[in-house]
Amino acid sequence: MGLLEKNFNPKEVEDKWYNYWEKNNLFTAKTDSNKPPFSIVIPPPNVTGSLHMGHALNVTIQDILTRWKIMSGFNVLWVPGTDHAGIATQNVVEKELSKQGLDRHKIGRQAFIEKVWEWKAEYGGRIIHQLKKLGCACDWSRERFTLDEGLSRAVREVFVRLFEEGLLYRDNRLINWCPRCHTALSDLEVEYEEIEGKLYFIKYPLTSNTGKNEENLINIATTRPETMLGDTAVAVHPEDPRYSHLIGKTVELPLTNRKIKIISESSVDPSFGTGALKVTPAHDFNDEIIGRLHKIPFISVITEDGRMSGDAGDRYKGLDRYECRKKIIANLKEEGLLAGEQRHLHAVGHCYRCKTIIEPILSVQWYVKIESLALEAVRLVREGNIRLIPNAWDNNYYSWMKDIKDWCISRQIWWGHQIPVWYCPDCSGNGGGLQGNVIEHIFYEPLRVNNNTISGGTYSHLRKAGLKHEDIIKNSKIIRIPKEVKPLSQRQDIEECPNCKSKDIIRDPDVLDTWFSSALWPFSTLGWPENTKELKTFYPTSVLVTGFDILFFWVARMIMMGSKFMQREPFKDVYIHALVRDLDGHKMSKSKGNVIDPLVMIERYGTDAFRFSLAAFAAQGRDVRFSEKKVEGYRHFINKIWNASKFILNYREFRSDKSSINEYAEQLDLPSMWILNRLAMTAQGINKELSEYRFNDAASKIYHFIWHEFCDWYIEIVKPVLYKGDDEAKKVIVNCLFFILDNILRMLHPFMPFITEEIWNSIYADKTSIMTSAYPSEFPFYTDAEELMSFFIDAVSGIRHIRGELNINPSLEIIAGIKTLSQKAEIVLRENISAIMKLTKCREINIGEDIARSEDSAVTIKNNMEIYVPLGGLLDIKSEMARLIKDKRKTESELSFVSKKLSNEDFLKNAPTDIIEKEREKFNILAEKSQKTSESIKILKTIKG
RNA sequence: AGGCGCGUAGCUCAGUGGGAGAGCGCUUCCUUGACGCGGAAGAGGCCAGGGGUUCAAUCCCCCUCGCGCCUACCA
Repeated sequence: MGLLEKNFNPKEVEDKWYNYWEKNNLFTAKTDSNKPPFSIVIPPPNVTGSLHMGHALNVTIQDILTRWKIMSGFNVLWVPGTDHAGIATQNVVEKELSKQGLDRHKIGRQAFIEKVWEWKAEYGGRIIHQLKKLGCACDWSRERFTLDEGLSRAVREVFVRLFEEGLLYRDNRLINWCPRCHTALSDLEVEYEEIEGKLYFIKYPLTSNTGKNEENLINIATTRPETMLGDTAVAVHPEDPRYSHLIGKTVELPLTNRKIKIISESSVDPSFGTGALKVTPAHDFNDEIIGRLHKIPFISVITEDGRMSGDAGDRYKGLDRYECRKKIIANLKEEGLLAGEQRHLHAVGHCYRCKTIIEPILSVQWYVKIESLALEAVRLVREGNIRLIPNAWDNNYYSWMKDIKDWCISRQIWWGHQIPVWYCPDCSGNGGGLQGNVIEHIFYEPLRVNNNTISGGTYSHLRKAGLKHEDIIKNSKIIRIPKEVKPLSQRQDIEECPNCKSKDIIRDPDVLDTWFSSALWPFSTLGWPENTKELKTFYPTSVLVTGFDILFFWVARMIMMGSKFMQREPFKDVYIHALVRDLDGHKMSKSKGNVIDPLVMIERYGTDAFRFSLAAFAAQGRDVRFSEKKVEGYRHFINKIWNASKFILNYREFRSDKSSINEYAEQLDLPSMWILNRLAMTAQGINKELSEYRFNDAASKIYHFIWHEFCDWYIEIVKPVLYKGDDEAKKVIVNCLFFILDNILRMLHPFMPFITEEIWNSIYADKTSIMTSAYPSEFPFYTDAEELMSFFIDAVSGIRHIRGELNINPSLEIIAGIKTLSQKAEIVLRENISAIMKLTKCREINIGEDIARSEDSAVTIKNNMEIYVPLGGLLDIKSEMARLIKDKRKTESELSFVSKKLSNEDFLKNAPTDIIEKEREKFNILAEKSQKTSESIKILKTIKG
């Protein structure tokens, strides 16, 4: 390593050092260390994804913590990994297939899953590569994937145990269904969005009378007319005077020949719509509740494809739900049963992955009984085992956990952990098989068998038609197993029914919600269910760093699963950082086109500048509005560090071998003691801020120390010694400079890993990484230096102030005087007189109690010091004033002439535009000049006074 | 509707029960031997508005206005 290059070139050093750290195992945690453990598990990014700003902020924070703790003497493990992201990944691959005119059903489950794995092999490394670009000190030897073998074992173990404990069940109830993704979604996976729809008013004729006049109709409002085909009641409020007398009577459901009852239901809001509610228990969550309460029939009229079912009637069967809506409206109009329509704003649920409008449909799904788990999860936070930071999230957390519903965990997709449950169609024994003729309800929709398209039917129907068991299973598009069929949950795959030994068993085709495996992440990545050393050493993890958007999706569920299966909280702290938004405060999204790519920032400004910006942005409790300007600013900071280091390294020959200043302690001058005290304060401050997750404060402290204290003051002060001092004096200063620089690099390393390593290696030839050095924490304070140095600094600023205000040419050496009554101040000033003179370009400074000052001196008072600069010879105030006043008069008269011209309408109308433009410019220039001369006169006046 | 947060310099934002801050931008000056991605000196703010608590409020409490987010509902 030699002296530093002229400019810092991030691209040249970043990969070099990252490879070096990796090769030397500096990120690798030990399981046999006697250092205290510190561990973080990364929120696993989607394996098919690429790095966005949110990730960048998220992992930068984790990396700062990781490197800080490594250097602070901890045995640190940061577990990296990726998430299989069920629906999202499946959608990506399905899109690829559709480009080739294929879909997953055409190629079959096995082939499709192989395709996804191929996709993963090709693109799954991208996000990992990007994490490395950011400098993440992850332990790559422990990288995990939510679908890898070990994690799959953990998932299965958890599922089977929950099953055995009765915390899992299947139920046929209304769920959020995405007709495009063709799967159930949990409540959290539905996004509500305000949409302008229509409210239709439909007339339902009463059947008790024969005529169809107005009194014999009930007007009903709906936004989804197509669901009326599944209506099984009309509900009214029991005390609604308009309708209460009709309770118990029946109406004829238009467009069908069904008759339905009018029921009394207090949850109906008489003030909405017409006050009468059509009840569609199979397609609306509220209606489902009413339906169960009143034990009215459930009629499913919309299928999983989003089309109308056979129960919708022959007229509508097979129509798309929105086609059907149009047709229904048309038909109602024809029959004179449409009373009207109006525009209506309402929130409609959309699939969070593909934005398709979800459809509530009846379906058999797996659920986790959540109540007992949630209670425990609340307790862990309430009793302080887990801290949410900032704790403003506590209330959100509690209220969500209080109203939490059972978690629907089955998804009708193929990419994910297939549910480890089998059903036996042949078995009539106890404990696992079918009872009676339930088998008739297992419904299949085979697509093709031996290249013949076969229509669907029940299992036994197809068997009778001569199909083989495995062909049915392999080729079916939809397999629905009624909830009456007993499931058999197994730790190992089975080939035959344990009860009747039949080989014709069916595995549950569904896979688990992707968040199910994520929920186990803190312990599954450490080797659970094996009792590994990693688990023993690193569980519970120290801190989880995450955005609030997945607080409930993920964090809450990790807490539940961690406490259930590890009997302990999965992490002690949860640091919840902000969302990265664009400059206008909008969420960054591809569709809005306001996305800033972290890799572009890295390309333009270097990783260190980008990381430091993120840290500086990360104030608690507020969203980040990302601005490129700020990154640019911190690139300047990097340049500053680089140049200061370069400067100091020029004097390396005067550095003693030890990087300690102890041997010079006796010879330190005031500025050196002062800067050492500031270093001590900064180091102490940064450790405190980091331990409280105040990254922005830590960043600004170190920024201020390096730039405005070390560079602006200390280096400037010691320059004369370096240029002209004797070797002995140089030695003291140079060792102090190196000592500070050494500590600056170490303090800065967690924020800026690359540049610090580069400079570090230019200082020290022994090729040890800065990562193996200790993080600065405790230093001796030179508290007295603060007060003494303030005289120095204020004297310099005072003289500079006068020079600046009076515009005294910087090349001009002046005389100044400082009058002070403080003996301390006087001593400080006298001892540092040459440095002060150098910094203020004075050829003489008189110090003392009784300094005479001439009449024309400019004066300023700071820190009980009267600082003055005699102006004799520098400025002739009288003639200067006269000149300025003359100047002012002239300017003002010109100005008034021009402004008259510019307010003359004839001139404005008739003159060529370029002439007018010129006059305007002239006006601006004159106005500015006038302003300036006025100000100068003002300053001169104050000096005289 | 309920809850949470925000409103501080032209812009983006820190911050604190007692003196109003940073970065960028702006003005003036400076080719001083680390750095013009620099240095020095400045201008600019009833800390959203109103009320209260206090010796003292930008900060604590209440209300109003404006903005954002979350949760729930919407036939």
